[in-house]
Amino acid sequence: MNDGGTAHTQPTIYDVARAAGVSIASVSRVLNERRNPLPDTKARVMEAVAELGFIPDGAARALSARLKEVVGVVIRRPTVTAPDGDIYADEEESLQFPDLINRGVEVAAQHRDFNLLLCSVDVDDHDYSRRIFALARKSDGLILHDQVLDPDQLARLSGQVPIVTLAGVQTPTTTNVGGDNLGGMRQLARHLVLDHGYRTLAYLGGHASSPDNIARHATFGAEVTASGASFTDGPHWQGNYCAAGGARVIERLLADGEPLPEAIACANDQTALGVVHALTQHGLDVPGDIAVTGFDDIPVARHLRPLLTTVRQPIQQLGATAFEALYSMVCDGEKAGRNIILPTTLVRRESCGCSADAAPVPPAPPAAKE
Amino acid sequence: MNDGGTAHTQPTIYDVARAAGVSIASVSRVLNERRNPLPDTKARVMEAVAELGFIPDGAARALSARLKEVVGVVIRRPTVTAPDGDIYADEEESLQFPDLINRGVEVAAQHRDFNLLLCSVDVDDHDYSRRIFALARKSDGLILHDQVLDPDQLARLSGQVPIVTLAGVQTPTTTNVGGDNLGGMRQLARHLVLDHGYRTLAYLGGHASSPDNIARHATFGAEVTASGASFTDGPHWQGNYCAAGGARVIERLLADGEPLPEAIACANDQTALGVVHALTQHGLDVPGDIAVTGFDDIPVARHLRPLLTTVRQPIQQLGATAFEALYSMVCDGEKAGRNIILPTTLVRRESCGCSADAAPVPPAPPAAKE
DNA sequence: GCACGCTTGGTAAGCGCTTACCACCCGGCA
DNA sequence: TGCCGGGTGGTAAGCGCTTACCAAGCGTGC
Repeated sequence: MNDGGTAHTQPTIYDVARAAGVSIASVSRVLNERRNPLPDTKARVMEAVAELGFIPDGAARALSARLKEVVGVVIRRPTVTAPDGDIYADEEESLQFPDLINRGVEVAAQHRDFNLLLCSVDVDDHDYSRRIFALARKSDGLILHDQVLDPDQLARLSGQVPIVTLAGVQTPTTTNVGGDNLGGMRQLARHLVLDHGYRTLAYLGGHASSPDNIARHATFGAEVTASGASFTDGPHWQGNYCAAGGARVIERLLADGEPLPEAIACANDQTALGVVHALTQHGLDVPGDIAVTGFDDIPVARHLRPLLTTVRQPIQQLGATAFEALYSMVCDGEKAGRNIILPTTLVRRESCGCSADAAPVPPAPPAAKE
Repeated sequence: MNDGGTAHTQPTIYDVARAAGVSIASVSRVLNERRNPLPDTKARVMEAVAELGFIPDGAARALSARLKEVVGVVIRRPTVTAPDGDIYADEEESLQFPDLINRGVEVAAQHRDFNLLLCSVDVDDHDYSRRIFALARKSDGLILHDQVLDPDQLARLSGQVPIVTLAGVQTPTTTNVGGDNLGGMRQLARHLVLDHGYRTLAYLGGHASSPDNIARHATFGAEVTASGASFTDGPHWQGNYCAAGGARVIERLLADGEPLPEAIACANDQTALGVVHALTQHGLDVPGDIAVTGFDDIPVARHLRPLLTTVRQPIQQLGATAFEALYSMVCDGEKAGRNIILPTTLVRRESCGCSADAAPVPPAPPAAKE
């Protein structure tokens, strides 16, 4: 247009057709390998394409083919809890678990030539639902992390596009993919109570509305109680799946002079990370003075001191499974309403009181590598 | 179609027009707030929209408006180094720094009603460039992390869509956004040599082709040498920006009986994490026996033992800046060719040998929160 | 009271693709 | 030699929107 302002001219299929001396239909056929065009035609088209650097426009293609080859993914980003100066801390927190899941989704999507369209919502955002709905129409289907839409809206939206929830609840019109919270938490509770003999245990929660959190909480509590130990929970023990949230809970507990239990099971690894940090800051030894465990087995859990005992979920596979489920709904018309549970395994490391070398329980888990 | 198979019927603008008893043009005008329609018209349209749950199709809108409201982001995922059984480790590594940047991009994008279309490439993937080019046509512009495209292809692609590189190099047709490697590394080197008096220092690198890595390496080396200390590098010191990569370097060094320097500056925090872990495993104390530093200041760095001394980059802001630069190119026709450098600051914590309470250098940094 | 101008709604073109449909060419058979 | 069928290329319709353009309705000022 003017001086150095780059033109950004994208050739269209018409340009290619003209350059190759064929019709646009032929170009399209060559590109999409339809109806076996003559070698000569094919060659001329390919040459023109290469010369012009032609790449078909995604929007036009999507409109015509009725397939965008895009999967929308919605994650919940940590709520910005304004009051105390902690805002920035939460804001900057990394969402390792969701990010890792997304990596799994993305890799699976690549195999089908799909891309991942990301949207994060802060739950108490005023118009988060508008954003999710808009995302829905930019994609062929949606993967929703951790209950970002209420059942009502979920039902309404699932009438328009296929939806898979991650760590949500399955409904007649949506499929859910999650890890085995029950099995994992049960193993963990038994290990802490029966193998280590802890008598007082607490659960430090994640987002209150998260189905994962609810299931872990309930299972852990029930199992601890059933094993004859005493279980603590309540509003003081409410975290937010983030390190800062876990640390905050400990700080308050300590400040209030509340007695600490012998073991704390955290809703996830990130929380455990913050908890361990806070306890250590106050001169308490983990696991010497108090045992702490996580959930997920995110990579950093393997580099912490002490090594974090946790329940491993097949994180990337969770994402890949969600994508495949969605893909089959989008492309093969597969029906919704499934609930896919992937197995979890207890990974005994150090923070529960096991020694790195000799775990008190014989059958070592499938070796948490290294 | 058949039994329970959800129909996924998306109403079109024609359906809305019919329901509201107006033309599609009126519907479009109401929705896009053009030309101030009569209150009555507006009301009827809004009602029909609400009733049908109409959401305009992204592809059609994009095609017509010539704007997709999508920004493509390409990250480089860790190379799967097949030989030793380490595959899974690398595969599962979380990419905290890129993920955090993307969060910044995404948040900035939301303010403009853009979404983020993600694509990860493994550099020695056979057709990664095909995927990047395809991504380009699904978006209005591209943000490329860490040199994922060679200059040739970059030049070619930048003729078609606006491109911003993150931690790359600016070219006449692309804008680059990065952190101040020079300033950060210089401060770090001086701190280690002048304040702590270390005499032998090494740099443990990231991806060899990464401009960030090259700049950090060169600056650190030059500064150490200039300060009169001795600098070690070389092929043994080649990591890959991941914890596993850093750990591997240490393992090899130790296995080969190589003498370790007094201080190791790592290409980034993730690497430092692996290095600290590996050293500790071998009974070496950080920083007692050897000092280790990172770069980036990712959140977990604040929960490690020892607390990691590092160079802080404004991570989310890096992403937000990249988006804004791209947005101005897409929508305001801003020219490319800029190079935006964001400031970095040295964050002295424990792993360099500073004590948590009394850093050897008086002017404490802007308090790394908490 | 009429012409003019401003406002508002409708019609239709077009964004860049895919593909149904048709016209054509060619070889093989009667 | 004439027909028919298989296979190829071209034309045009349409995917669901936005918007230029036009027609109509209304209020004003002379």
